[in-house]
Amino acid sequence: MNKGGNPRKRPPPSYTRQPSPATKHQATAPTPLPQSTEEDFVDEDVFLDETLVGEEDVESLILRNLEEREALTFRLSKWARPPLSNAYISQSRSIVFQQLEIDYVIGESHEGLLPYSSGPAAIIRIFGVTGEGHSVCCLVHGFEPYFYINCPPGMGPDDISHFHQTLEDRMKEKNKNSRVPKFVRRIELVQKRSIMYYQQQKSQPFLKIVMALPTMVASCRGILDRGIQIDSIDLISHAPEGEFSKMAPFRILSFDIECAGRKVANLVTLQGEDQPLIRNVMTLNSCSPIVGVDVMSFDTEKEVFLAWREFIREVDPDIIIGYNICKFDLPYLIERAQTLGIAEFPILGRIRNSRAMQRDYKLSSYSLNSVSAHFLSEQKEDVHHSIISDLQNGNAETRRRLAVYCLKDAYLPQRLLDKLMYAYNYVEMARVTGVPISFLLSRGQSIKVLSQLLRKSKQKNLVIPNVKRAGSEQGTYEGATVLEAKAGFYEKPIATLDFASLYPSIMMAYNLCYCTLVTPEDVRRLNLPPECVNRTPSGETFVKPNLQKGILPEILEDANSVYGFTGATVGQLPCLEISSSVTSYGRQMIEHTKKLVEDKFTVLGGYEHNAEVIYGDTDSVMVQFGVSDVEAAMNLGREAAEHISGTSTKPIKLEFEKVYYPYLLISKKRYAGLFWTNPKKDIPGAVQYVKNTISDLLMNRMDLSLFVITKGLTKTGDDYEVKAAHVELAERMRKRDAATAPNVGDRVPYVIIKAAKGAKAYERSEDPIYVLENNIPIDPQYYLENQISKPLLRIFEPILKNASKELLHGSHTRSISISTPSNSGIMKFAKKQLSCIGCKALISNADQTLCLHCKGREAEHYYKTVSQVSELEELFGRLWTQCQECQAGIVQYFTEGRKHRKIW
DNA sequence: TACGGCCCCTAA
DNA sequence: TGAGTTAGGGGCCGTA
Repeated sequence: MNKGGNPRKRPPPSYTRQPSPATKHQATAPTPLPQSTEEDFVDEDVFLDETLVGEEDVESLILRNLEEREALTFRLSKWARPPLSNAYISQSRSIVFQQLEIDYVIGESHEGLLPYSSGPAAIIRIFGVTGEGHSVCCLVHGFEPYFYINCPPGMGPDDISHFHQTLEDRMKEKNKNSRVPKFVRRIELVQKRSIMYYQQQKSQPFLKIVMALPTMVASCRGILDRGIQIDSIDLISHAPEGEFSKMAPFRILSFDIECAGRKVANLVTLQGEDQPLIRNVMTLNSCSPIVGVDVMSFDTEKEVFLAWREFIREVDPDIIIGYNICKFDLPYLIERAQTLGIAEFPILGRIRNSRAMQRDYKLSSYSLNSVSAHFLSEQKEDVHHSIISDLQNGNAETRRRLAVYCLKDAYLPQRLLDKLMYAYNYVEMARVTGVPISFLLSRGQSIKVLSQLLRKSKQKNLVIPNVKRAGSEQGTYEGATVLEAKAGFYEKPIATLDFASLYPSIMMAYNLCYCTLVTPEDVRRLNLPPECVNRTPSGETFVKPNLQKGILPEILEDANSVYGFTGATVGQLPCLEISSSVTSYGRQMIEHTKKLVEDKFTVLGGYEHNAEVIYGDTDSVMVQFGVSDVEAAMNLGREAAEHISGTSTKPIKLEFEKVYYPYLLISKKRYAGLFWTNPKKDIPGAVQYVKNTISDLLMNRMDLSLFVITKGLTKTGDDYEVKAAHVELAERMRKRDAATAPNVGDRVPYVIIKAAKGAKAYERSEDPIYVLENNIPIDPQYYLENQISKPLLRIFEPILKNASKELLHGSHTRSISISTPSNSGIMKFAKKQLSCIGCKALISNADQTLCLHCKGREAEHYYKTVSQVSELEELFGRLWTQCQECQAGIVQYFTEGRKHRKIW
């Protein structure tokens, strides 16, 4: 517990500065604390600290009406975490919590706990939640970063102390200004074995070098090792079994803002609950009540911001989610707060001096909308900014409508999280791989493999070498075999046979691992009997499990990106002997499969037809058994799969997957097929469809969005060796407006426009929005010739005679192309006239909306008009939602009269 | 016009 | 300073 006593009480304001108005203010309207609890041996004050408020900002904190402020504080206080029970406060019980995050800070070595060290030390912070919903920050002292080196032969205790002194001196030299009293804490002689290569001896001497700070090891690997023993206090890491496999009730905050409307909607859900614990919305200006929602209205934007900050502090969420919040909402809020001069706003974190959301985690932000459309059959309804302004500037009722939109959009990410069980998946993944949850979101695949490798190695007393940055000269090896594709349109069923998880199975079947690999010297020197080793098709030697069981095969039982890990020459522990052995076995398997199938399923062998493998890639083969009957093909497929599985080493298994019927094989990696449930391909219908579409294309009857090509901008303009359409466009856009131009990593949408004959494609690429705004004609011919014709012919040539003539040169291609629509038509002859809203009679007075006849029925017509507007708005909302489905939400258009407008 | 090479994307 | 892999098709530029 906090040494100050009851941690629920805010410690008295302890300003180091002179008394200021803020002191008084904060004393009269104290902000309750988030219910953070701390472990016994924690002495760091993690509470949000009032000294964050600078002198110059103090005035601004005082709201015009102190009562209002108090009312808000009272209102927010009901959302605080549950109060701590006496058992916690009296320190009489141990604290069990689920870890959510872990990091470390550099702090002062703990005198009480670590009486024999001093100076800066790494303090590990474990953030978590207890079963009752209390927030925990556990500070672990005594963590010591270390690494191993091979012990030079013949080194004794005296040599070690000498070595220690030398090392210490060198460190001091390098860090003259450091106040660290001792860099190398100690050096121990230990017995370990390297994970690299099969070794007959069980262990050999290593030196364990323990450093004062992790930065000194130049590696963060040490952080992952937990379970540090501290005098008299055990920090126990429970295996996630039984009681400890449960999920703590994390507080998940899902929020959304409607920026022009200055609204924030917040939903807080406890992990495991169906319904949000808190639903509220904070609005600028009045807002009509919403059932089941706490509506809070403020007079100034600043008050909204501060209220939201207070809310975050009070609720103390463990996880913050939202639609694109890292890229939009949070940066917007922080920037806007700066503009408004609310310096204290960005401090949303739990730890003083740490800013809100420094790490932005992405949860497939790219396609969240399509994902939510898919899984929830509803989408985020971004309200167009012009509508936002209108609704905001209306009355309490229109602002209420805006608030409802906002709430709905805040709810969506929460429901998605539930539906896809992200929380469970990430927690389970973290448990399996042994990395913090944040790593799963912010780091790559390889950290998971490395973490498991470290964990297993520790159990087995193995150490992992720190490989130097690999030179780029080595690093490639042969990959998988892709069987020659016998291109054609197959009108008999094609059976597909797949190896289930081929690469992991190979690693398990042949015990491929760092620690089972035999060096070429040892192959000669040790003269291991053939029955104890496997020689891989790529020429490497690995011992069988009876001599040494591999660690990688063990890990594979839990996770499967191990193959890529071993082949990552820029990674932490590449071992191309393993990766090339894996692919070599894979190549052997697929060739073997092809041969076996074609040898066994023959007329000579008693079957109706000779089977033919028409294609295969990496781990699959496509077989034409020659039978016309789908059922027969399936049976033969099963038979073949079983036969081949029987000849392979366990757990390698070939499975019968499916039957394609018919099947169109264009080339390697290019095929299409229909499952047997759809037995017919309507060729005349397909031809007609293609003809109609081409005609529409040439007649300009297509929506511009269908012409948008999108390519990724992978590097800056200068680094491209050749000119490419999307790169050139990005450069042109940068000249037009650097702020909105695509950056490296963005995807660049473009269309190809008409231009002088001979102009290169990269000169004709244009921003779709620019094209719409300036009525620039696109070039249908380009799309027909460069984008459509070749793939079309590849598909149709095997199934249609004279495909090119029929599809690309038929009468349907001779339609006259109409250029972009203009205002030159009949409307030029029309004249605008005012008419009565009620009866459409012409009226001459420009100030009037009703004719004399309708006068007196204003209320009726007003009501009618209002409901029409509301209907149209509703329609707009739905159109907008639908609109977002195409083009992955990049650029959308709608027409308003004849004028094109863009929405983004 | 043919062809090598860059670039992007996808299969597995 | 953090990063799974190779095979292969195809668009299109630049050059012979």
